[in-house]
Amino acid sequence: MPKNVGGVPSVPFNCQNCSIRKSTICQPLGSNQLEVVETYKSGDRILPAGSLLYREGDSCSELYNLLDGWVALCRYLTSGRRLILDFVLPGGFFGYQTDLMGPMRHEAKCLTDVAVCVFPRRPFPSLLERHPPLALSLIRLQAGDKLSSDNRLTNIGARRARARVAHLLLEFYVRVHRRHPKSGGVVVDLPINQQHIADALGLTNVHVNKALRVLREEGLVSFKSCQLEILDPMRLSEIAEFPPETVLSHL
Amino acid sequence: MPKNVGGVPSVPFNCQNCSIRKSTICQPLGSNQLEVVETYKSGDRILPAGSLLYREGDSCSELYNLLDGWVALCRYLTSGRRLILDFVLPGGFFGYQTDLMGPMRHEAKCLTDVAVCVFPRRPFPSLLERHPPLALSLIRLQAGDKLSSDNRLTNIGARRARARVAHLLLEFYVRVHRRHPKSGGVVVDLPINQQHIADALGLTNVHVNKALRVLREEGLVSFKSCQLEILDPMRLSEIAEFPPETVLSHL
DNA sequence: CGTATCATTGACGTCGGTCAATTCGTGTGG
DNA sequence: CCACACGAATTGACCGACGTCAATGATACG
Repeated sequence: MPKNVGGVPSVPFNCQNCSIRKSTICQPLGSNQLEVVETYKSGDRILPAGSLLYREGDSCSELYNLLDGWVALCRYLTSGRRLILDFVLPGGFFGYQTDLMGPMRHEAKCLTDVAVCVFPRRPFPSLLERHPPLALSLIRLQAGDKLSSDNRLTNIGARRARARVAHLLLEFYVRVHRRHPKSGGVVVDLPINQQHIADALGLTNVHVNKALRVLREEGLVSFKSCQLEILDPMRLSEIAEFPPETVLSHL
Repeated sequence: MPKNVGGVPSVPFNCQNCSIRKSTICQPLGSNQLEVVETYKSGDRILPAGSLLYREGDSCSELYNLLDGWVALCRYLTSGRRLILDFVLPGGFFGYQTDLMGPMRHEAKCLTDVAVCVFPRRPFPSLLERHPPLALSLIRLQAGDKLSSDNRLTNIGARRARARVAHLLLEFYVRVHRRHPKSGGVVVDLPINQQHIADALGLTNVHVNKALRVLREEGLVSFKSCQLEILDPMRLSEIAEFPPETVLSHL
């Protein structure tokens, strides 16, 4: 089981000192407007690593802001294969889908101990309608999710294994680093194993292992026991066709 | 070049008699509220098959409602490979992205002669902010796009060629049929060729051809000169792991 | 120390890609 | 009406990437 990253999840006493205020849907609200969401929200919750927030097919009455920890959104096919649609990091907003009150189209699984801020689902549209800045904020979040969906689709659909793995690891590096600009290292902790990488990329754990070995022997990147180390950012972003300036701005 | 489907594109004289009013972002507006978008919109436009509305990297000052025809949203990698992110059918709203005024992250190519309703990009957020129902409508559209993104990701990431092709063809069948509930046939016209299927599925045209032959010889589905025919809906939805009730409701 | 989980490696098979030749379909010009 | 051109579809031969299966290590944990 992957280790937790960053210690025990912390739950804010209130929205004022919420650590993710500026990166999630609440972003447009000023300090004096936080009661808008504070009265809607149903509370915070802490879950252990490995637990599920909802399953595919469940009807789920909540929406989630991830306060701390990592969550994987995934699906299971009849073949038994698992596909990881997305990894949610702190600040991520998830659970929203077209058929708002219908069965969930994917599962949400905690990769670490997790803290979430919970909204009730049913009154959510009226919250958005009464507070246009929140609606615009959700639109922005959705557009961002769509972009990363497109990027993942591009990755799986058009690159081969070595480049696919390289691309995903670079994405992890940038996403984690964006949240910890101070820690200047090229090493970051990821609460995942090779099976997660495989399921996110449409590969097998065995082939991911072999691709990782090649990347390591080439001196490009290493991923061992939940530690990701970027060894040669420039060449790595080259073979991954990952925009180099995006990587450089995080070194 | 694939033929046009459904004849010459038609441009409505105004929003009142717009054929896609109820399926696009304007959906929540009653007949007496249409001036809200009518004053914003910059006009309609007709383009020939093969032309581009925008390229990847372009800065584009517009947003589009597809009135008539088919559009493909795609990307090109340095390897020369093309990936089709999505097919837009009449009623689709496209061009919106995270970085609203930044460079486009994909290209929009007309698969047929096309008619679009054009909105200016810059004032769009203020339109949304002043008319919450429009914002909610966009949120709904985005969530629907995200679902089909997830489905496509699942298809490419977790199924093999034969099932992938079957799944995409079923999706086309349902999407086209949804717009023409009257025409009861199992035959629909698609303005695409085998290369498009390949680029949408992360396969090669050669392999798509072979997968199509197998599907045809199995009596499941046939796709020839832009004509798609569903031969055995039940078995087809089975091997594609496509929800059978979705198909049945369109037979 | 026994168990469970994950990582690693090798042998082997298959799916899908590459390359190239041929056919087919459609439109064009003589 | 036929000849030709052009692109798309089709097919076969061959190969490489990736999957499958299974054995072995490594590490953590009770």
